[in-house]
Amino acid sequence: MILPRYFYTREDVVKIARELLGKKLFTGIKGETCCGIISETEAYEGVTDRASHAYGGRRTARTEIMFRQGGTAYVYLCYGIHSLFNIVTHTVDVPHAVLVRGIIPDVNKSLMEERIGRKLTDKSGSGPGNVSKLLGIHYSHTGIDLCLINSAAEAEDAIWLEDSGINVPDDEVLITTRIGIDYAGEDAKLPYRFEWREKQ
DNA sequence: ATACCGATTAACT
DNA sequence: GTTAATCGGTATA
Repeated sequence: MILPRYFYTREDVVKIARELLGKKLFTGIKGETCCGIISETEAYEGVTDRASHAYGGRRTARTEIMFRQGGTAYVYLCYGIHSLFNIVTHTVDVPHAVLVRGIIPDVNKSLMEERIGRKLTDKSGSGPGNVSKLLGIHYSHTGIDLCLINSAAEAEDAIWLEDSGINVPDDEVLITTRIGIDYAGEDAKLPYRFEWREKQ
C-alpha cells in the first residue's frame, strides 16, 4: 500500500504530480497519526525551471534536500509563517519536486480541528500552508524519507504516502498555471498545476 | 553585517 | 477586489 521508491524516482515530475492526486498523505507526529487525500499539486522541474528553488543548479543548505533521491520530504518556510510541504522526485542530484497544495481531510479529523482551533470546513485543506497545518508538518521535518517506516523510526516523526485505490479520471482534473510565481517569466505559463475537482 | 524578498493566509472592503 | 502579518533564505558589501 505504501508508495514504493520507484514511484518517486521516475523522470517525469509533471506526470508524478498528476498521479499524486487521490493518493493518501499520512503523518505520524508525536505519536499521533492522521491522513489527507491529495487534491492539488504543482510540479517544479529543477534546474531548468525559473520557478524552482533549484533553478540553475542553486545548491544551498536549504535546497540541498532537493538534490536527494526521490521520496524525500522538502519542507521550507514561506513568508516567515507557513511550512510548505514538497515531495522530492527523480534520482540523486536532479532536484525535481512536487508541492502539495491541497488535501481532503481523511483520518483523525478531530486532531486536525485541534491543530487549527476550529471545525473543519470545505476549505480547510486548501492551500499549501493549510496542508502542513492540518497534518502537523513543520519545516524542521525537511529531509524525512517518505519510504522509510520501521520500528526504529516510530519514536520519531514520520511522513509517508499510500495508494488509496482511488482513480482520479482526467475529466475531474483541472490543469492550470502555478500560483504565486510571477517572477518566473515564461516558466510561469507552464501548465504544471493539477487540481482535483470532484463531480457534484 | 545588512537589506530585500517570498511556491501564503486570513480578514478585510 | 485589497492588505497586513512575519522571519528564514539569499544576495550584496
